[in-house]
Amino acid sequence: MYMIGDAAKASGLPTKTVRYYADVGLVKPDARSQSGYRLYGHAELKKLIFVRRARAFGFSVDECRELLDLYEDRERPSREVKKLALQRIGEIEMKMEELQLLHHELSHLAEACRGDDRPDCPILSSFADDEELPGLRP
Amino acid sequence: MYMIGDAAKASGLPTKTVRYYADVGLVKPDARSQSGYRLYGHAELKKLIFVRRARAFGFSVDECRELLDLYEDRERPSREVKKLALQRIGEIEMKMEELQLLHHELSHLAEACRGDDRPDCPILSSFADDEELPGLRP
DNA sequence: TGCAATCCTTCCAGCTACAGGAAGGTTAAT
DNA sequence: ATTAACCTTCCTGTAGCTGGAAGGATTGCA
Repeated sequence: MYMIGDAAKASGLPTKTVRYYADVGLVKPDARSQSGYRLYGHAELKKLIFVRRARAFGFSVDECRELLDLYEDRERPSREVKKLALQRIGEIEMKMEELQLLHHELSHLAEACRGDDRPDCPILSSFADDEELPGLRP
Repeated sequence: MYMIGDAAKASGLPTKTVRYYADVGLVKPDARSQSGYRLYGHAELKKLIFVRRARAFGFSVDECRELLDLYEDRERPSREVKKLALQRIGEIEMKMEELQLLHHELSHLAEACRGDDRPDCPILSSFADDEELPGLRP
């Protein structure tokens, strides 16, 4: 069993956040020690890691709750589970594309900079251009 | 020139958020109409899109401000600009890996569901396993 | 020309998801 | 036995929006 500090380190979350998740019932400790310390097992630790990732990509705490339910709710028909999971996967794939674009833009900028001390790092060209913005009222 | 509603639609941000960004000086409108309406040009629109992406991946508003400065601050030596850009690119590449992992986990779950009505969608096996968690106090 | 619908404005209150810090109990090592 | 490094609860503060009220502007249509 991990105490909260160890669970935090192992999951990559701040201790405060782990405690917060326990308070709001997102990831509850398996038990409390005699002195009241929160104790986490491996499964709960996995959940914390999962939640950290999902939160980092814009899923709300409530959405994370739903995602965790996917793992646990044996009552729910698997058709519904699958539908929810596929929805989220779709969102994640969109996020991946957006992340690619962001990466591309910043790489472009970094390449355009020569990296010496002269202050002539050019403004990314696409910034000044008008191309491919959605036309309004055609 | 776009009015705020059009700028919002074109950038994919809520109107309220565009107004908020104007208030905090992150992306200011180029001008105001006679009646006080905010007016945005193409370059500002590009910035809004850029900020939407950066925010979606966990960069704070202040970090976005810094990223936008990369495009604009001609005073700053390009070495420093490049360093900052490369740092951010490194972070983005880490985010990409995490996003891959999240995608993988959810895909795994979705595949494990047969997708019919029977409530036997299995719990992701890795969830119960102990494998590859960091050992503490060795 | 009048009127309704749909924009826009400012301002203020409330929300989510934490983060900081105080006051105090617990544990492990010296 | 005491000191450091944990842990606890509780309470306040912050970032980044979000919703709504009150009112002005613009547009399309009868």
